[in-house]
Amino acid sequence: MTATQNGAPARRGRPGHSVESLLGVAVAVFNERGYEATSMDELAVRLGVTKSAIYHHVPSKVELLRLALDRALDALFAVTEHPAATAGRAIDRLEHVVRASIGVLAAELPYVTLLLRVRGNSEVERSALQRRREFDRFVTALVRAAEHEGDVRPDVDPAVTSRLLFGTVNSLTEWYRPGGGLSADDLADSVVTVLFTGLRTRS
Amino acid sequence: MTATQNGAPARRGRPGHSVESLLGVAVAVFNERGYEATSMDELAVRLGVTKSAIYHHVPSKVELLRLALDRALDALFAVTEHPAATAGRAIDRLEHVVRASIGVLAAELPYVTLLLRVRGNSEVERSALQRRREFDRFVTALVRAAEHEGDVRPDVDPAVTSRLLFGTVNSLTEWYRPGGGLSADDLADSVVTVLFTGLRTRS
DNA sequence: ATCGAGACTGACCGTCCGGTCAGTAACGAG
DNA sequence: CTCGTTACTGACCGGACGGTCAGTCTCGAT
Repeated sequence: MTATQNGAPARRGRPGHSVESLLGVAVAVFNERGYEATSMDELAVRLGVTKSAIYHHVPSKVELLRLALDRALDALFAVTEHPAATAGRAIDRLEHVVRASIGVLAAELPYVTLLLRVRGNSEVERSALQRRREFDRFVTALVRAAEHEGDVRPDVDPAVTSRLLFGTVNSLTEWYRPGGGLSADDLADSVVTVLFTGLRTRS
Repeated sequence: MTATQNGAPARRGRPGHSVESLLGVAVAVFNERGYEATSMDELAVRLGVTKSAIYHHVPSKVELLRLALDRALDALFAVTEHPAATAGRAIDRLEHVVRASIGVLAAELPYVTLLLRVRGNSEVERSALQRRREFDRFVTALVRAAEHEGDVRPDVDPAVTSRLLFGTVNSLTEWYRPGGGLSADDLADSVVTVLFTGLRTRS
């Protein structure tokens, strides 16, 4: 069996964009301009082809969105099945989920960014929102368990705590850029330090 | 001089919507559907008038956006001029700015929400982003000063700290709803507790 | 009753947008 | 070379969108 440089199987016929390369560009433009504000023509220009060529690979604009959102959601849900997220003290599982989520966010930044901006305008967006809420419930349960085990301060409502936690993590998409001198691990250290042990040196 | 119930001066001619009531509905719909995905016809239906009526009050769709963004930005910048934000130990000024920003966020929730979703698609959006960055610089300077005064842990970069701080505060627009049993002050207490003194009860 | 002022309607315009389709170009295999 | 396969083009369609405009309606004031 022959193979191309990147390890993909050799394809017959005229070479061109793959769904993957198309998706990469699409997500980048969606994040720049916003999904609704991006036209298929604009996408085509960025790809160096005509609008029709896109429809050769993908049936609709919203399907492009679905592929992107699924990618982010799959990566996020994979975290909830890590051994370190399912066994041990709840506080440690929580810390692991936070760190691993930041890892996913850094590794799949454009896809996660897009996911966090979805508003529910189509069926695709609504089902993505539903899966996000499922992830939220997982985290909230973790916070609740950690409080039950006495490792988390009891004076803040667990529902509020989990929202603050993932509000902070999610807000990273607004400014964090990999390759800018701050590694994902260092970033995770900073986030965990601030959220788990606080900013102040004295009260 | 005659006056209406709400204290506004009596106007001549046929009564109808004011720019203010129009703006309120517009911002609500912009937040639901997204600015780009909202059509003027949709806005008109929600107002109970025709599209043309909107153009009687406002020259364009983007002008509606500008009015909304300015409202949020003006409220936010007012915070930076509070006495408690300009005098005293930096850590205390920082805490005040965080608390006051949460107050603004709660009081002007729809406007602040819209502001935080702007992506820079028009000149109006770009200048709003620029004013936001100005606010960010104010906060970063505060964190830097607090670290200089020895009140903030030195092992996290001030630029990162300030982004985490306001990432957390800004993420509140994603879930906080006034009147849901959690007051803005209680919310501010929770945020300040988690961020400034940390989540853990023991290390 | 009249009049001026402000609020609003309904028909319309040019443009852009998502999507379609019939045909064509560029490859690998034989 | 031929043939099947895949990638792509260019012209086109119907609908929606932001915005315009000439006229109409409904008030308060006099």
